[in-house]
Amino acid sequence: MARPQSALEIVRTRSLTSLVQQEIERMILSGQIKAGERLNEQGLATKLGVSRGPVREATRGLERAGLVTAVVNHGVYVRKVSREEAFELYDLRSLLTGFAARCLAERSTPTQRRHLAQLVNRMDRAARAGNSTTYYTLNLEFHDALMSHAGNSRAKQIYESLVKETHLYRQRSLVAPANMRESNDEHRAIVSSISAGDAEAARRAGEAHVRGGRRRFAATAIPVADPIVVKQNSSSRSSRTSKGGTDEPKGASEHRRRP
Amino acid sequence: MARPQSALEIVRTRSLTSLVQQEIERMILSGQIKAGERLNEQGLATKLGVSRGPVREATRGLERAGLVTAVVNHGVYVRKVSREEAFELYDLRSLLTGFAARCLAERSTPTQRRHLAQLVNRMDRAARAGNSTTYYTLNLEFHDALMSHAGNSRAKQIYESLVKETHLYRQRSLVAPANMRESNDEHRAIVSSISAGDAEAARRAGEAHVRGGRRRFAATAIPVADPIVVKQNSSSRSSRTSKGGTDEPKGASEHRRRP
DNA sequence: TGGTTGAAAACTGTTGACAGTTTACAGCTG
DNA sequence: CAGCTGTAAACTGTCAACAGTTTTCAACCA
Repeated sequence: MARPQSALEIVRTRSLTSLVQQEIERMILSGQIKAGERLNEQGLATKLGVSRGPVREATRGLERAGLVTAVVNHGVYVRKVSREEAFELYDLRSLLTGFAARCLAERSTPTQRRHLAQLVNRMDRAARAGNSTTYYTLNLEFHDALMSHAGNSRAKQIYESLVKETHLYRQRSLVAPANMRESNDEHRAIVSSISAGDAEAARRAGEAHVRGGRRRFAATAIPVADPIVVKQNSSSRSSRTSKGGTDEPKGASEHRRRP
Repeated sequence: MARPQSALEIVRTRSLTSLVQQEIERMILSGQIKAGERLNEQGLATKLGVSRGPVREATRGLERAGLVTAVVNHGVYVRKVSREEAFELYDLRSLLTGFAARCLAERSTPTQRRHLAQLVNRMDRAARAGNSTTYYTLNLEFHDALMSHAGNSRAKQIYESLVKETHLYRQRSLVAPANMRESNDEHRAIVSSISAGDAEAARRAGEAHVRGGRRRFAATAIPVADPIVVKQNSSSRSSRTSKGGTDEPKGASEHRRRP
């Protein structure tokens, strides 16, 4: 019984569920599925050439990761990150970056320090050339290296999770040239503090850098959708008229019953 | 279609999956399922009176939460937290506690400060009475309040996740009387720094407190299982003789096949 | 005409079943 | 008797189907 070759080439080292999870995550982060939108299980299943089982399992993982929220009998919705939540995420990333910088100032190998310094130099060239895509990639790599070298795997994992969630607020905003230089100056400050072995300065520089990112983010980012929602009364069939606009996860803990 | 309005009707505010997830999590954290053990899907399903589907979905969530690790075609295993990982977890909890204390020093309501102070006083009484169970509960409540009042929901969520993971290393160790007093002195230092509005002192006090916990932990905790593992060669049927001891998740990306 | 109502369609929650893989165990061979 | 080998049981991965709920939509009534 030759099964039709699915869109995902089947590799047997990972389960279908994990592949589906990865694919849905990509769809969400690339903006292919917008925030607040509902995930259609059957639709995703047929689109990916699998059954609904793996899709459901994948969404459970994504729910725990904070990318979607599930409402009983309604489905799972791509999480909407509010402006305030985005700020919270920045605060935490700031904290973790400072932590990583401190760890590296206290204990790091010459190779690691050289790696970081090299990335800063390459970002410098990209900034001078006004190449924001290259800068964007290198910036990601720099922060990844920072967390990886710090030697706390859980910290790195949490940091990556926070970055993903931040992307839910808005699509990636490519950095303006002036911001690139400012940002990379902060990178350099982090690296030099690390190289100097000054843990406290490294921590402050790391925290300040992401706070700077938060400031730059706050100055430009505008919420896409109106965050105002009308309070829902619990009269029967009240939700019938929810027509226009992006569909929203209804009150989860609400228990509607007929009179 | 008027369904019978039975008051005894099962409240459907949560899906079976979330209930199963909660139950399995409880089993793991209470030590009912030990670290390194495999979760039998069918067994759990029949034990909880559900099908395998919800169990599988639940385990995906737990995997993302870091409580279990899934190996293809082998099953999911309760994660074993090594001594080093436990230290990492403590470092992160330390960081987050310091963060919360700093936030509260910068912005907190009198009610919140009173709440924290009250908890410290109650812990003081418990410590004097040598009542370590009460102290344990109050201590949890104190840290919970600290994270809740700090106003960063994600931080609180991460903190709780870290605490759960810490429990995977070893069952809760009730605190010795001397440790209780020392611990609560640190609590008091946090609260007074918060009340004084000294953000930097509060941060240091918060960090120092969990570092103290880590030190007390390191002094007493002994790894239950030998962390030494022999490197597995990939000859055919090599894993046949893995008899004694707790079963272990075999090499995940390994692909064994017969000659 | 505006709002209500009832049935059909669509979707989610859950289950049981089937296929493929891994593990256990008894038998065989040297 | 030790080690290897083949078969059966157990288990995981995936799927299709059924049951219950929500949403849609056209007919109906004031």
